[in-house]
Amino acid sequence: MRIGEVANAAGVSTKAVRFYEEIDLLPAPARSANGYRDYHPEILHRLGFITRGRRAGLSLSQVREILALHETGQTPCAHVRETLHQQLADLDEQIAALSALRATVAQHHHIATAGNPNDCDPEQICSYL
Amino acid sequence: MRIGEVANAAGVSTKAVRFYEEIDLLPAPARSANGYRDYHPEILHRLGFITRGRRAGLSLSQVREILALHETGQTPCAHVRETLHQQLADLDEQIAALSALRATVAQHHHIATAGNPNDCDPEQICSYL
DNA sequence: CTTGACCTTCCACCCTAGTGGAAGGTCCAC
DNA sequence: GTGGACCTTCCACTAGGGTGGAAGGTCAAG
Repeated sequence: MRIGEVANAAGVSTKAVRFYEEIDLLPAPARSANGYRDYHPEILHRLGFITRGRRAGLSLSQVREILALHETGQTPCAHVRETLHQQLADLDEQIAALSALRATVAQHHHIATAGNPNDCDPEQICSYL
Repeated sequence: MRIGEVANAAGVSTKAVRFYEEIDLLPAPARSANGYRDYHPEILHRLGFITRGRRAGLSLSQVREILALHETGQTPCAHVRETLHQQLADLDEQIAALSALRATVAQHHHIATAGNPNDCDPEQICSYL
């Protein structure tokens, strides 16, 4: 299979496929006589795993770790569980940080909505902030 | 005032002050005979506004918009209200997206925790994703 | 024979908010 | 005259996940 077919079947761009190869998420494929990448259809399993992992919120380096484990012949299940667990914790942290920021912004917004523009001290540029 | 004094008084690095100048958040200051930046103390109001805006969760480009309005002699209050409002909406969107992602990850994690590794289909790399 | 759809490589760029460091100039005190 | 604390400019780099484009090769159809 040529790169275009593979990319199309996997629902990604050819650029992305080459990029994945470059960062060692995909093995370098065989080459046809003309120099074109010549993929074994099995690559679709791997590419499919990458896109599923991405959709599941994993970063490419997390995906790479799991694939690396898989390459050693190990069943990566335990590592996947751990990765997902870590991912949940990270997400909770991010959500908490954004929620805190939202509270700060909401407070400023509340003051700005309630305030009288004439209270503005030009020296401060804006008394709301 | 030299850049070090200004940076110190504002609680930012000298690097940050030069960076703000470079991206037009701060006007280019006068120069002393030796080529050193020579700031009027008034710059501290502007720098203070920038840091307050940052702490309030605004991006530097949002701060720049407000400063630009201020430069035209307008009271930027209305724009600030609008910016904060937009910022709230953006934050809500980000939080919603992260929460949705968290739900997806939680579901995968749940399945991975409940499942039996022996169910793994090696062709799929990992049945949990 | 040419057009167009593929493919190749490589380099640059997006974004944010700066930071790190090199190479060199300036000033003050000891 | 020298050490150290400043200052100057410029260039590169950070992370993530790619995308855009240039310059060129290959292949089949019309």
